[in-house]
Amino acid sequence: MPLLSTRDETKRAPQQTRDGWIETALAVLVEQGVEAVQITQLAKRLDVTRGSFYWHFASREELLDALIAEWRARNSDVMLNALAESDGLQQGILDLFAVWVDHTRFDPELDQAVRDWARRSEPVRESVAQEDTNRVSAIAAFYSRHGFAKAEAFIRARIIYFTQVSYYALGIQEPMTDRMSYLEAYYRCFTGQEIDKDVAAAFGARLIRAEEDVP
Amino acid sequence: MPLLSTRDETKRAPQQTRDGWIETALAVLVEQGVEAVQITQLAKRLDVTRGSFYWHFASREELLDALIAEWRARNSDVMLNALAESDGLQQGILDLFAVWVDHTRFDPELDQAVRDWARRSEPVRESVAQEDTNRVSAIAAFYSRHGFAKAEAFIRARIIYFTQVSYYALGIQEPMTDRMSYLEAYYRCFTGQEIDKDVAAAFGARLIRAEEDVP
DNA sequence: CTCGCTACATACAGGGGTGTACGGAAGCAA
DNA sequence: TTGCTTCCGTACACCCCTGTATGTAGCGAG
Repeated sequence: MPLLSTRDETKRAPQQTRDGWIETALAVLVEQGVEAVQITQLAKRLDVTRGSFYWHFASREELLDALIAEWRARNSDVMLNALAESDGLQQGILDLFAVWVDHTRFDPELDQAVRDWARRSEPVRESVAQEDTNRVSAIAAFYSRHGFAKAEAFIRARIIYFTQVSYYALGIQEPMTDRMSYLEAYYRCFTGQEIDKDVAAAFGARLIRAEEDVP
Repeated sequence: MPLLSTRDETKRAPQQTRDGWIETALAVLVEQGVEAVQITQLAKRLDVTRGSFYWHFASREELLDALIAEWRARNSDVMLNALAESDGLQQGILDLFAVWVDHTRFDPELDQAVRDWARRSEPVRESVAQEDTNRVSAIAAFYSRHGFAKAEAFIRARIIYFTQVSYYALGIQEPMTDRMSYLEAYYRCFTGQEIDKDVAAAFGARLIRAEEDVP
């Protein structure tokens, strides 16, 4: 850890930083899973030898720990904030949808990759389980604030969160226009209430436009 | 494949059949994932050498193909049958719950293991995707038969199925008594209707008793 | 008793992964 | 120039897995 690094990073290409390794490791984690996060492969991808890795990291273990920390830092607060700041049931649910769809705020592929990893690693499993209960609890509290009884709020929180998780677990790929055509039905099933048609239309149009901008 | 096998299997221990390899391979698949389905490890577990394997199978590929076939044969029809035979919305939903909870009829761990596998293998992914759409379609048809509009039936089918999938994807472990205490809320959220209290109580009691019998 | 098939055991080739030890180039400092 | 530090290349030891070639024990048939 260079405390005083007067050298600017743009001078030479081959120089790798610790963050560089973590970045590409994250990419490989998402694309191919943990087993594919191999020092040899990362080195090939970075066009460096493994000697570099063992200067920045003590072992593969240390890199994997860094990946979990990075995951926490990225996907932790976004979802919870969206719920805390919302006013009104309808606006809160839509905010939640928006977060889940906007991959610049919430990275569901990274989430899924870590979830896959968790199935083969006990410590990771515990981390993910903790995150999951936190998120469900936050959604349940949101439902409670809007008049749902405690038990039903918890179940509705599970249902909406579990449905979202499965969207990625099953690898559902559908155009945003299709997805938005389901919006009214989803809202009805998730809340037992009807959504304001105008608000729904505006919301759908906004997300469809956003998807077209960033394809 | 011995067409005339007059030899009874109980005479000597080390004699392995093709099915024997498949059985333990399935066990390893569920416990540790596909990567762990290694010939060396299976041989160790069966207390035989790898020479045996390569007599029964041409390659590891052939074993993996056999595993997929076995998965199809087990988890394919159970769910769909439960829905086809049901009469009444309430009874159908409860039948579905019963199938998902009864691990002797439906093996969710195998389902989850294959699902994990599918994330790293294109052909397996396609098989699982096909199964998923089949199942959701069956549930949607069930909802439709009981008065739900087509779009809402589809979404409700997704929600109930996705919620079930996540139960295993997230590794939720809760006592049957807890699970049954959520029954009324689940039913309300999944159908928008209230469940008959007596029926719910009887259903819950039955499953709790069943779990105690087979711990 | 011997032949021949079955169902393995043994041994080897080949590849890929992790760590580690060490050597060497680039950069700054005195 | 000399020397120290930073960062990376090279080479080696070690382990584990697949596939294949070949040896071999047991058992039924003649």
